[in-house]
Formats: sequence, structure tokens, C-alpha cells
Amino acid sequence: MLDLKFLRDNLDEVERRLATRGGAIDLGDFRALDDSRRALLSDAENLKAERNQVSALIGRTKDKSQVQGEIVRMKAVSTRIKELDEELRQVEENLKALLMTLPNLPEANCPLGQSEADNPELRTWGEPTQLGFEPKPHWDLGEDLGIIDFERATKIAGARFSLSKGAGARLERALSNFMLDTHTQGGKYTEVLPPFMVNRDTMTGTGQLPKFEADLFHMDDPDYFLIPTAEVPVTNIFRDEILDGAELPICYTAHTPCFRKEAGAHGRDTRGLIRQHQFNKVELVKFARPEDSEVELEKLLADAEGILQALKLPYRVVDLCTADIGFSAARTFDIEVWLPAQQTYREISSCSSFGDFQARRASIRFRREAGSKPEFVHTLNGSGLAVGRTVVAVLENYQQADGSVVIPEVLRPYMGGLEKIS
RNA sequence: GGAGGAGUGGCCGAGCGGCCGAAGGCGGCGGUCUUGAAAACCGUUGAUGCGCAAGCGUCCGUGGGUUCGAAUCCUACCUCCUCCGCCA
Repeated sequence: MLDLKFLRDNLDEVERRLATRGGAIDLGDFRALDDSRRALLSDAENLKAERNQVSALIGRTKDKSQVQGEIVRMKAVSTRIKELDEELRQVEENLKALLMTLPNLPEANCPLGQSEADNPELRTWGEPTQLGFEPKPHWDLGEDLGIIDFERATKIAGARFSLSKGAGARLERALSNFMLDTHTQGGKYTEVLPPFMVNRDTMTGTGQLPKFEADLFHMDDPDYFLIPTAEVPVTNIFRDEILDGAELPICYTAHTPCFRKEAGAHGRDTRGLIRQHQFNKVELVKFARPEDSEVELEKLLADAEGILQALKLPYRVVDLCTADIGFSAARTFDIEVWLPAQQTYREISSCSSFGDFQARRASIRFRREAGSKPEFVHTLNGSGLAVGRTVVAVLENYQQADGSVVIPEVLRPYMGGLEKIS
């Protein structure tokens, strides 16, 4: 959510900066709603002030017959207040609805662009893997090795689900544990295990609602949503709270399944593990002071990159342009891992800074010092990493000519010493 | 799922339909005293909206209602606690 006052005072600038995301955003309604809100508010408040005053007088008067006229008059005033409050409620509802559907302002140094084709590549790490033979895609590797069963997953649930077994299931678990252990080492991040189903307020706090309900799995018996990422429950840990500034930054990591409908992705990445309705992810979430968020984003990105480096998987870092960053994000860096079978880099992590956008929606604040005014924190998060896609990267990059897959060294302790899947 | 009880400021806790944004305590902050600290004492200490400001409004789990006036009365919902049942 954008700051109402900032929006009011900088309407043109906001419109211009939001336009860099692509797709016109019309703020024409805003001015009218905002004006009428303030007019109604002022009318209602004046009447309330009068009512408070006169009611106090009535209270002080022992002989009520002396103030009978005032009582009758206040009855009418109260009726009028009720009407104004109702009008105000509707205007505020509309205003809030508008506000809640406005995306975040891209940060000033977010590169301008029209589409993902305009995302600058910041750096690459490692050389694209040279195998010296025709690489198999991971779905063939997985099925040939008997560690991934797509057909039966489809029988059990449907398209875009997978079933891992044996060394495949263990590889997924090994990666998850390796990532969590790495991030929590030395107390860098605190591990949390949040609910995988959340309520509407929580989904609204991080920006999935009200605009993107179609992307979410929803149950209506209790009105719950399956989380599309751990960002949602973890960021909302401090919803409606005021934190002690001395505790910032607060850094959490969480390993959770993620559930996504992938609505609108028909026909894209239909084979393999790349795009699933359910996948595991280790997430990194930070709450930081505004002046620290830029540095914290760099550190978070480095932490995510560290996993790929330890696994010796080649990757590149891309700076998402204004047209490609998500609804709530102010700045995003994607990490893309090299996939030999596709001869391309594919997204494996997305690290974003949200400024105070989520903090304002979810009301997450902090006090610099005891007694000082509460300020909004900055929230950040990133994948560290998407576990399913990391399985894909390991299988494809570590495959051998004979169809076996070598286990990356750092994972072997997590695989019971196993060095190769064959 | 059934039966009872409870939700007040960072925490504990009082609160008669008007004098309550709310006693008191703890904690926090400032001060006095002290070489320093503790103790003691004094003072101070919620959030938010509109407004240049003075100021005014709103918030006692949430929504609705009664009333000139609601933390206080009525109502629905939510959450928590206790007991019973069921259960990994």
C-alpha cells in the first residue's frame, strides 16, 4: 500500500512511476474520493464535537427538563452523524479498494524496461556446464533412474504434481536440510516453521490479495488459503506489531511447501519439475530499518547465491526491470541457474525489497528508541532456494554419460555418504 | 463436537451509562541523592485520522444495536481458558 499523503501530494509522479511497470494506471478517481472523504470527515467530526459537548452539558444538568430541547436537537444530530458516517464508510471503502490494488513504486535505481527482455544481467558465476554428450532433460533422468514418477503423481493428484522416491526423495530432503543448515549457521537467520494455510488478512498483508486470488488455492469451509510462498506467513508474523528498533534486522528462514494454481500458465513448462502446483522452497525473510534495506537486500542475495556456489552450479544474476518486478516489490534480483538440457538459465531464486509497501499494508512498525514515534519497517525476502528447481539443476548439471548423476560433495553427508545415483 | 468462563494501554489489573483515553502496580524514559550503581523519592510515558496551527475526532477483541451520551446495556461473530468427547 502506498502512503496516502504521499499519493495526495505527488499524484503525477506516482502515476508516472507506476506507468513504468507497463499497463496504464488511472488515478483519476483518487482525487475525487480523497476530497470527498476529507469533506465528509470534517462534517462528521464537527457534529461529533458538538454532540460530545452538549451531551456533557446534559450530563451535568440535574434537572433534565431544563435540557429537553437540547436532547431533542441532539437526537437529530445523532441521526445526521449516522448518515455521514455511512457515506464516509463507503467512500473510505472505495478509497481503500483503490489503494489496495495499486502496485508498489519501483525503486529509483530499478532499471527501466518494457519486458523481461530488458532485464540487465548483472553477473555470471561459473561457466555453463560442458557435458561432452547430449544432455538428458531432468524428467528423463528422473524417470530412467526411478527417482521421479510423474505418471503416478498425475494419477494421484493431476497435472503439475510430482512424486519423488528413493534417492530422489532423499535428494530433495538433503537439499532442504543443507540450505537450512547453511542459512542458520552462526545465527544468521532464525529458522521458523509457519502455518501452511493462512487467513485473508495475512494474504492481504503481503499483497497477494485482493488482486491475485485466482492464483491461490483456497478452501472455503474455513476461509483459508494455501500459502504460495513462506513469505506470506513469515512476513505476517509481526503484523499489527511495533518492534523494538534495537532488534532489527530480524532475519528468518523457513522451509515450506508452496502451492500455486499457475493460472494463465497453460502450456508453459508442462514437463518436469519446473512449474508445479506444489513445490518446496527455503525462504529468507528480513525486517529491516529503512536505511538498511538496500544493504540487507545485497546480503540476502549473496546468501542465496552462496547455496549455488557451494553446490558448484553455474548461474547468473539478473536485475529485474520496472516491467518485470512483482506487484509488491520495489526492486528485485533474480538468480537463474544453468540448465544444460535447455541450454539456458532458469529462475531459481527471486530476491526482493518491498520498501514499506508490505509493512504499511500489514502495519509492521518499529521504534528507533523507547519513546520515539513508530515507523514502518522495510520487508525483504528471497528464495534460498526453490528446492524442486535445485533438484532439476543438480540432476541436469551433474549427469554423466551413462545416465547416472553424481551427488555434489556438500550434499553427500546429507545423503548417507552416497556419491552417485545410478 | 458439547458445557461453562474470559477478552481493557508494552505487561498485570481496576472500572458506577455522563466528571474515563481510562485508577493502581510493573516496566520504560528523565531527574534528585550517590565516586558509580542499587534502593528510595519526584516527574514523565498509548496509537491513529483531519488540520499550517490552535484544536477536534476515533480507538477498551470485532461488527451491529439501544441512548442526548456506551469500556460500561443488548446482540452476532472471533479468539483464549477450564471440563467432557474425539484424535496424530
